[in-house]
Amino acid sequence: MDMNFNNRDPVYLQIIRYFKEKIANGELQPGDVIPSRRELAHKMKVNPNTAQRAYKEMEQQGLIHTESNQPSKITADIQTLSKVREELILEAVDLFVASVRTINVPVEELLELIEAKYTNQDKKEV
Amino acid sequence: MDMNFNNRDPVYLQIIRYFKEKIANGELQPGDVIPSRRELAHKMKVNPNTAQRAYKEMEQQGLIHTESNQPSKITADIQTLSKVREELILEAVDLFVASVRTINVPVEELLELIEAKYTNQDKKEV
DNA sequence: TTTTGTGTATTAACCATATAATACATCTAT
DNA sequence: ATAGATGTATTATATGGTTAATACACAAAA
Repeated sequence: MDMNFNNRDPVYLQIIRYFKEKIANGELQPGDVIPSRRELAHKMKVNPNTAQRAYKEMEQQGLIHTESNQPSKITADIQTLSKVREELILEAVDLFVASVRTINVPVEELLELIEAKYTNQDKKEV
Repeated sequence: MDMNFNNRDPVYLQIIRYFKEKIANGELQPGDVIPSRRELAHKMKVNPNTAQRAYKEMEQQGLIHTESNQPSKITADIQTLSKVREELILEAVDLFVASVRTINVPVEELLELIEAKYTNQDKKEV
């Protein structure tokens, strides 16, 4: 599994982000079983403790749920899950707007650039 | 001077960003003198070496220019300066698009969100 | 010429993160 | 029952990058 981690953000946060994206786009459904800590660590070529840290935080955020020593599952709470999508989108929007606000760019120019970049699926990184 | 540094990005990068924004929006013109390392460090409440590191990298990027031990100046090369604005905008767009692409959001929704957030200057963080 | 302010360089200390090495309790198959 | 796989916890170490402390050379001004 090519995880393509970047060097600036902590790995455990990037793992959380990975799951949030899968939740947001529907790849992960409520109640779905996710890999064990050890399995994930192996697939992502990461230390098991790093996987554990990511899972622990996801548990605290209510994204996953673990019973005794059963494999963790995506929470069944649809409320929580639907918020993930909103959260990711709003975070991205906020970050973007904050970045460009200081530069005084006309809105139209921004919207055009985004639309062009976004709809041009071919330019996706391989 | 309230620099409002965040904790995740290195301070010296945030300083560079600070200057790039001033270049991009025209506050800093070609040939303008910028504060000395020590003065900047004092105003931003940062270690002089951190300021030095920022300046050193800006020098390598051709943004500023330093003669012997005179205060550094913004480069006179208009080409380089105009690229800064483009660079900042494209970086922001790329980052944003990459963030939301995995979530499958309709373009219209994105554009509306951005326009709303961007034109609503009142909601600026204080 | 002495002081002060430049830029520059070197070395050390610090810190968050990631990794490593173990250990333990519990469940589920075999 | 036994073996293997869970989740969980603790402690130590390594690492990479940032920041801190200090020193030096040079130039301008008092």
